[in-house]
Amino acid sequence: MTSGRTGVVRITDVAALAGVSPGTASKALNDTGQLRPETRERVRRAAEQLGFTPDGRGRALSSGRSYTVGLITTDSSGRFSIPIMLGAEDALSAGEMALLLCDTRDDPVREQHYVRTLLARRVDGIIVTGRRTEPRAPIDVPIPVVYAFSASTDPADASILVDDQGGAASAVRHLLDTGRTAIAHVTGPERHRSAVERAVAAAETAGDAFRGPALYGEWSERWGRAAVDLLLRAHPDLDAVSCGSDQIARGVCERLRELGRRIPDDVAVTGYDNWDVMALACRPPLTTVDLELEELGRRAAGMLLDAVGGRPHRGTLEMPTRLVIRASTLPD
Amino acid sequence: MTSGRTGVVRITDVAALAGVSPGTASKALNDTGQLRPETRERVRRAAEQLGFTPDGRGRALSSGRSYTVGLITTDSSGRFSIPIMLGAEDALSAGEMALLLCDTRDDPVREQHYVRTLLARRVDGIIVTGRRTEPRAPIDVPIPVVYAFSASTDPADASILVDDQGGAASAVRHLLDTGRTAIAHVTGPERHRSAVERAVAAAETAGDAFRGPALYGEWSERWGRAAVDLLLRAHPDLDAVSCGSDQIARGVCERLRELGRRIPDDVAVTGYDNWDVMALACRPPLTTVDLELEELGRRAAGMLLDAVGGRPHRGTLEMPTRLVIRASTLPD
DNA sequence: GAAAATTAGGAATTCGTTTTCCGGCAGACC
DNA sequence: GGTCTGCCGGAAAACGAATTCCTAATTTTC
Repeated sequence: MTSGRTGVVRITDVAALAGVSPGTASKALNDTGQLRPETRERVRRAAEQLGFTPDGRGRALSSGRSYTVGLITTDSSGRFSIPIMLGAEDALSAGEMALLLCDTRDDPVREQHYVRTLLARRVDGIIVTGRRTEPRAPIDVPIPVVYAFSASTDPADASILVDDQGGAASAVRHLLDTGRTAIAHVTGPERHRSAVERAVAAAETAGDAFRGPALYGEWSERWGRAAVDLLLRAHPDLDAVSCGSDQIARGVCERLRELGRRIPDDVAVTGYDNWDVMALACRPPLTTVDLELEELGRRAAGMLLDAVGGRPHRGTLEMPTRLVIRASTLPD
Repeated sequence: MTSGRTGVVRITDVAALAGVSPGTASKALNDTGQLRPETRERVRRAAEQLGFTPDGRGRALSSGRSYTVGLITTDSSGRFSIPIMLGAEDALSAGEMALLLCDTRDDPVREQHYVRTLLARRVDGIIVTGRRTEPRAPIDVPIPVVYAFSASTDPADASILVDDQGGAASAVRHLLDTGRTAIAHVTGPERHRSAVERAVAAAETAGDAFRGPALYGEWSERWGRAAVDLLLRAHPDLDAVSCGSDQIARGVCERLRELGRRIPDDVAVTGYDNWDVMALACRPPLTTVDLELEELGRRAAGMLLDAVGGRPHRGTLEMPTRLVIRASTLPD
């Protein structure tokens, strides 16, 4: 009840109140050792009565586990890594673990520094994430590591990714299912793996309905607007545009509106990312692919917990995306 | 050189190599105690040679300091708290401290839980931040706390805020300086303190040029668009709109464009937040107020470090904002 | 009814570092 | 030449929990 009395409660206090030795109290509270059930219960009650919470420092030192994991992100702006972070934090806090945040700002020197300090703090494991889906060099540490969003270049490492191809395919399949027959794809720079993967999957899925080639540009509304002019000139029959990002899709919608094309009656548009500020503000709201990044973060944390518990995962796992259908493809 | 040899290096190893006792080695490395400079140097070299990094757990236990601070945020989406977090993390990592992340998702039960676990981990201090500028109830802990972005309701607590009135005033002053004579203000819900503060400052600064009343609505582009119609009807002479957020400003710009008004020739528009995805994507790019949240995070961390070091701050500090001038107020 | 097996819990050790004493040694002073 | 003072550095005691023995006390077994 009363918060924060003067001296903090140690396990010896609990032990004294329960009439046992500190070692016994520890066993009772951690469900280890051989104790009579009533003794266990007595200690437990004493702990509760005193509001005892084990001191993390002592615990870490003696148990060898710090109940802490490090999260290394290269992504300062955080568009993608924030949801992953939050998901991971959520999953970890359920397991009484805490998350140490390290933002490398894409600087290898800083990364190296952080790896050292995490090791010095004896974290139980590390989650590595980044802003791009490009595989990255693994970090060399003697503790479990899970790569989230961007895989390790070592295929034996545990990596968890978004199924980009599946995501793009689902959007295009939806366009086909709703009767579209002339589908183009507009996306980001060709040097970005995610752009290429989505474009390839879109083209494959669209089959005869694909109006290629995929247009590579930048991840911006401006490019979306510009791409519309190119597309309409090349494919007068165009009735759908699948985009590599919500920003591009929003630009596409804007330009189509300016040109008097009705969405989705004349042309349907799909985005990618389900970035609410883009997808919902777009006129009309965008049908788009949700990356479920928070779930990805949760899973990454779960895999790490497994590894810490002695059941390591190996190899790459791809997480399914979720198609969110809104007015840009379906007249209401 | 070689990374991660088998056994980790302990301070006793360093001491042995340097030919001193562990206690002496500790003093040498921490610049405490009375040691001959050459002894200190010898130990230091031994530590370097062995690649020694002190074990955080032992250190925390004996020194009483964990070199860790908790960051409690109520803001899952993170629009505002992310930059603060990154700034704080940046400042802390420079001081060899690490940041434990706690996202309460605005749930008091979760918050209480996190406070307990942070206390159990013996963090040296806590930074509390949120997504709204409304003052919030303080947390009751026996360690230093700094409130960032949203103040504590207890004026004696250390809080660091954005100078919202100054920010809004700077935008309006800029409009006046560039010759505008009929300025309206469109902002978010009246129940939001930040909306009211900005509106009041805008009205005061505009003086005779103010075309009131300030329009309260929601923080959305849609509301920005709707507000334009109201404004033009009420004030045909309108030549500037100061907005409470970049989203609103973007909506305002869109609607003005649709109605054929030229920006900034006919009407100048200012935003608020400098949220790049809005401010830069807007046509034309927005003149807006940057909250300098990362700097705010850095300062919050600095204040916390001071408090941990025995020099606590008291009361509320307001950080200046920065006006970013772009094409929406200045023809190029 | 004695030996063996099982159970419950205590004492002491461990984790790795910091920190508090305390002792020795050198130079200074009377 | 003996005490006094400063300077170095060592020994040992925290710090707080977990864990490894180990010893009684019970129960089981023959």
